[in-house]
Amino acid sequence: MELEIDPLDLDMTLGCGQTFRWRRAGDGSWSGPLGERLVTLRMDGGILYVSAKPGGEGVVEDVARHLRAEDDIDRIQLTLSKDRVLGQGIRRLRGLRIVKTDEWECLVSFALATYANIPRISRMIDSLATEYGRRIAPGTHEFPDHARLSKASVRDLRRLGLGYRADYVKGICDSVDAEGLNRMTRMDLTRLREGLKALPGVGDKVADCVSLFGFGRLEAFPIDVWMERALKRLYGQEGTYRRLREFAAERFGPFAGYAQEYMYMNERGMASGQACAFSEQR
DNA sequence: GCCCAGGAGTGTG
DNA sequence: CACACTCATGGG
Repeated sequence: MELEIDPLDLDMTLGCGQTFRWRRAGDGSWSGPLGERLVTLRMDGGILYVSAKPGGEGVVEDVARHLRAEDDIDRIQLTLSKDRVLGQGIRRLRGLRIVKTDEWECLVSFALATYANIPRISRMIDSLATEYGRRIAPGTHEFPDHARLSKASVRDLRRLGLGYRADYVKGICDSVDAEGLNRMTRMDLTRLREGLKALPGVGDKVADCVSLFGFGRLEAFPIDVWMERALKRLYGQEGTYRRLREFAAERFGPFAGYAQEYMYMNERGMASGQACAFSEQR
């Protein structure tokens, strides 16, 4: 099956810590559980080729939603390129798209993401899926829904290597389910953040990640250690989370989430030797 | 061995 | 409100 989605860079989009269950194969294809299927994506000549096990209807639609195929990247880039720092540098990140993930999976995933690196976060989530999720294909399990994950005790979760995050996961299961999250979909960002932050293991940064990737709020602007460095280096901005968030909201507006992801990728790329795409503000 | 990681919670000034 | 400290663990 095919999906016209342009631009799209699978390596940038699926491997940068927005979502944690996609795996890259040697041929450049990416596979991961989406809904109740194991989906494989391959980009060739500007066309995305989609296959799934088991097959079925609605796969392409699920992929289109997950990759936010409706986002007008050119318009977003044009808007953000008016920022002198981002300028023309964001062009080379044109294929990076914000992903839309399941709210429940996103919430639990980013509660696990506190003070851990991306490979480890992926491993913890895989462990949860293997232990509590339904098997959907050989070697692949669905992320466990609320009912299934709620069967895990804190001791069980610690044995899976979650560390202190075991208490977060248990506390989240005790506090909210998919229906509770569904009620948050209509809230404005301020209320949504408040609702999420009321959950154990959810602070400013996790709330913003879940708002952006799980609830699709493109105006959300998560700030982690990489973003603190980027904001200081590129804009001379430092201070509390609140202060930095307000700076970003004013500077980047409704597409702050894309600005954040561009800056995040750039900052990490620099750490691994790539040149900086952006020009520092003087 | 060492440093760091898409931080949060709690207590203190 | 701002800072300091603790939390548990594995990847590079």
